[in-house]
Amino acid sequence: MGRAPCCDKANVKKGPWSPEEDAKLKAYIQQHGTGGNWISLPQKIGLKRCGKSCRLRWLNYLRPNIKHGGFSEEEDEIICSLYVSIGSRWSVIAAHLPGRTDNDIKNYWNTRLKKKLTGNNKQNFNQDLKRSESGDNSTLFYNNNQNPYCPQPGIPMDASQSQFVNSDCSNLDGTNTLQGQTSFSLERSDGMEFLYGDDIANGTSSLVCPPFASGMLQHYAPDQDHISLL
DNA sequence: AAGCCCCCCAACCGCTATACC
DNA sequence: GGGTATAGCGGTTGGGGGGCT
Repeated sequence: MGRAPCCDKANVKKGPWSPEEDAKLKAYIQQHGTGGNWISLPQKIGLKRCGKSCRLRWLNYLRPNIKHGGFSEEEDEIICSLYVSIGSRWSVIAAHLPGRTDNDIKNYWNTRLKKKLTGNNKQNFNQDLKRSESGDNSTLFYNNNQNPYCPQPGIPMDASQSQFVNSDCSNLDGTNTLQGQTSFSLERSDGMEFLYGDDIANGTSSLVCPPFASGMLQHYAPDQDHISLL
């Protein structure tokens, strides 16, 4: 048996909020506060809404000092650098941007920033892959055996995987363990496939290639045109 | 002008964390 | 300590609007 629903779904209105509903909710909360109980709040006001829906509406749109749209370059950078270091913890990221909500930042990331960064990095990685095809492995990320491709048979890694963890591939000083989430793959002309991913634990981006693992690379700085090599 | 497609974003859903009894 | 209610969070969806053909 699952948990009882938080509200009577049949008698609850869904979809966009009307100006009247907004006004009711805003006026009530400004006068009485939430009382620490969102579930009972719609009944008190006379709204046919789920308490969760009221909470979301207030937090994301009605509470004072909310900003919408018009993200600045500085905000872009903060979002990108935090995403790289802590991942998709939108509420934590929102806490660093006064007036921004987690929902707003999440939408902004998914619709704009992710594409922007992925596009830039694809270009960069393509350049490095081309270099490696001509025998220039200077940009590759070596493992402890100084092998650019970290040949470690049996590492469970393939293009369908969205997560990777590889302690066999590390930085030259042995400190870096790859751990992150893949976001796209690139295929070299010799057929070798490289997965690109954010190395969340270390705040860097890496390339990994099955069944080996290797990396190339760069600190994830959105304003950088070029890869800074490790 | 009409139809189609794509993108954006408000809102919902389901899960986990926390508080309380 | 266990059970339940609620808050909070992140992933996902789908309606609407704008652009393109």
